[in-house]
Amino acid sequence: MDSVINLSRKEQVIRKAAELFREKGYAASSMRDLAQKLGIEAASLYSHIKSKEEILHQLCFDMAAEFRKSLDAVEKQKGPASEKLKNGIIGHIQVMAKDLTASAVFMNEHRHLSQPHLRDFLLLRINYINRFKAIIDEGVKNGEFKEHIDRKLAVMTLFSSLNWMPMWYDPNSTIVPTSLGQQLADMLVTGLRK
Amino acid sequence: MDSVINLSRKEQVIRKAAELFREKGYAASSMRDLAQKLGIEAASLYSHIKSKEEILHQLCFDMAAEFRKSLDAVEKQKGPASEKLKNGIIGHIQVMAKDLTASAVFMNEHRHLSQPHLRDFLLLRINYINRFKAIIDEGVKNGEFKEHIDRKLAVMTLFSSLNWMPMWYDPNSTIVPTSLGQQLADMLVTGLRK
DNA sequence: CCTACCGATCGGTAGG
DNA sequence: CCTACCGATCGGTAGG
Repeated sequence: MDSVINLSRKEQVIRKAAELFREKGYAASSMRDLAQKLGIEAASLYSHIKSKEEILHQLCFDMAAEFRKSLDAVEKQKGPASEKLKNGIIGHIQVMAKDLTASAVFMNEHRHLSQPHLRDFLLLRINYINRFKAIIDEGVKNGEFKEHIDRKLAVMTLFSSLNWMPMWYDPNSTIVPTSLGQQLADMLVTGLRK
Repeated sequence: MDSVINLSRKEQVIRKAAELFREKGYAASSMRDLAQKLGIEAASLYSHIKSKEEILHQLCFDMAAEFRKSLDAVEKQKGPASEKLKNGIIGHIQVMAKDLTASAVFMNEHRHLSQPHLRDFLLLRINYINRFKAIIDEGVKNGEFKEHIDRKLAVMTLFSSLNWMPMWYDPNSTIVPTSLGQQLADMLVTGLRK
């Protein structure tokens, strides 16, 4: 049973596509480029996938589902908001670290989804962001966080920092994803100042 | 003299192109799209610009020059590193706020520059980042900042937060750019925690 | 700034 | 998974 250790051909196509989309961007990536990476003809791609956009759709929505699962687990926890926020950040980083390529595509290329998929995607994203916002609100209410902070600014700063991680994190680095998440959380919660 | 209050036709072309590139991305924006926005034929664009890439080049390098100028001024200041960092952040935000559209293109589309322009661009960017890194180093050395922070992580978190601002900042918002810069600096320097 | 047009490349299909 | 091919669109040029 090769399927236990090997990716299905469709999964191989999608993985190679993710690499290509990350490097050149979705719009600048042609199906002929992708076919070449796989050593086949462009027309042959269509026995595995229905369209170029199907690949993008799968990449974006699979990542979204992973993020959601991670946050589900965090929300079940008891404890201070700062701890929940920290674990939310660590979870987000871990999900990204599991597939940096797909994460980069998720972040940079989702806008090339056509309607109604784009709308669905943005709804998922706003929902995820709002769940983090609720954690921050909780921390402000119970006195853990500064009460004068702008919530929108806080949550956007948070996501900016998290979402750019695939752009600079070196997977061969000695710093493991959990520790990276810890440090990022620490930086955002307690800042640079001593 | 209309030229005092009006943009040159070339500048108009570049501004409209920036809007288009921001909305659809560089690769997905056609010269015919751009011509339509300007109410002319696609071929007519070439009496104002040499190529599609020339537009991208100008947008990216003009923004880079603005960022550099802003940081030049900050580096001349005396005072604690935390103050310099804060002013560097405020300056960066102000430069972006002056042209959110060009800022978004600068951030998201520069990778479509061809060589050797891409290389030159990335060199400018790494230089700018390193100058911020030096300010953080100074603050760590003189005891203003935590000594255990990972410098790369700190500076990347900083730039992630700054560079995503054009994605969510509403120019019609009541919060002015200087105040936005202040709040962002405060969040990064002192964190969320009370 | 326009008309007319170029060669190249695009995503995708038919039929095997 | 291939050959053969489609109509559409691309950035850009010639010549006015």
